[in-house]
Amino acid sequence: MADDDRPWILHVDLDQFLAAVEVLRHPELAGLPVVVGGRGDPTERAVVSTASYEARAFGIRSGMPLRTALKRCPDAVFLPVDRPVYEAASEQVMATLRAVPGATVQVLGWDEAFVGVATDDPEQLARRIQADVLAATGLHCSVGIGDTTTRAKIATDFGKPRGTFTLTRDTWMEFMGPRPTRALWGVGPRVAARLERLGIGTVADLVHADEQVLVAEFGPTMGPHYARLGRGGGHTLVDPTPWVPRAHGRETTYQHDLVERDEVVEALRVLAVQVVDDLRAEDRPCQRVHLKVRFAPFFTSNRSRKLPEPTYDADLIAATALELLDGLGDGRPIRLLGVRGEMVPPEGGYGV
DNA sequence: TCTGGGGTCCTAGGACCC
DNA sequence: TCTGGGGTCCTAGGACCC
Repeated sequence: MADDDRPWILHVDLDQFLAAVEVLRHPELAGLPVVVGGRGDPTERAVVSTASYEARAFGIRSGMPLRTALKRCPDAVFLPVDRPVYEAASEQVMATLRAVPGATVQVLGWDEAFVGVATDDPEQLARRIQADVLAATGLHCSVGIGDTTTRAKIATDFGKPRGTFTLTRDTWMEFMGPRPTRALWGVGPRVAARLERLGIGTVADLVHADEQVLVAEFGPTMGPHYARLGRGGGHTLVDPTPWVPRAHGRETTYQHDLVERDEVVEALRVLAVQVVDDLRAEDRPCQRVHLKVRFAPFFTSNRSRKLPEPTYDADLIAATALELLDGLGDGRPIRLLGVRGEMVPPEGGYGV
């Protein structure tokens, strides 16, 4: 390592990941508006997981109902979500990143990861990573470079698509200062609205805000956290500890609202069996049951209950979920049901 | 014709014990 | 008889991310 090698964090983010993987195995789709979501039937209740750039040109976005996407672009190609294929592609990408000499890799999701590495030329390394990933998988990615995880992650937004961008302590304010707080990683619409009420609209406002005001609004943990976020502060090292799941859940949106109690009971049973299968695969039983339910048309609610003792008993989990559901009262038609089982922590807990 | 499915983490407040 | 503070466990629910 040369004397001027410094530790950098690179945020690698695949471009239009699901759509790109689909185009790889269906080359005839290249250049067409491609929408991946649900079972691939745009007349069903489901949403867009990923839209290709060509589809985005029609105003199609992730999270949008497929029916809306269909209206915006009737000629788009709609494809079902094929998890195993994306998981395999993701593994290839992550293996490529881990092969970078001296790299520490922290996987954030299917299509993104932090890479920690000491180098005197992070831009060159970023371009090498893009070339390596393209050669190994045929997929394009964008790379954000930063001196913290926060800056690297946000730098990627400026680099998309297929580019690189660097944000450091020295350049952070120039690029982020004028932007709304919502642009920060971890500030959603609710927190942005609460900040706005405090007169904090931009990242620069947040940087200059009195921390005690933030503590009063968000508490002793989150107040300082948002102050740090505004300055671009985050971790300066990448954590390669493998991810250990805390819970597994299954949820389903029904094509027709559930009204009869029998079909609700059956739906809970099906979900509970799926959850138990996932928990068994982890070899860690369920110690808490969470229920998520969306009543037609809009109202979503959550409930949870700790079980007397850890179990793999799907009937018990389903019965507990039914009790939680009954506690919400009233028999309104149900559009979505979710059952989640929180697992017993592994030996030694979850680490740091 | 509205809003998926997979997760993580944090806080408020009640119950209970000392 | 009234009142307090610390600690722990639990539930409910909010918020965010990909």
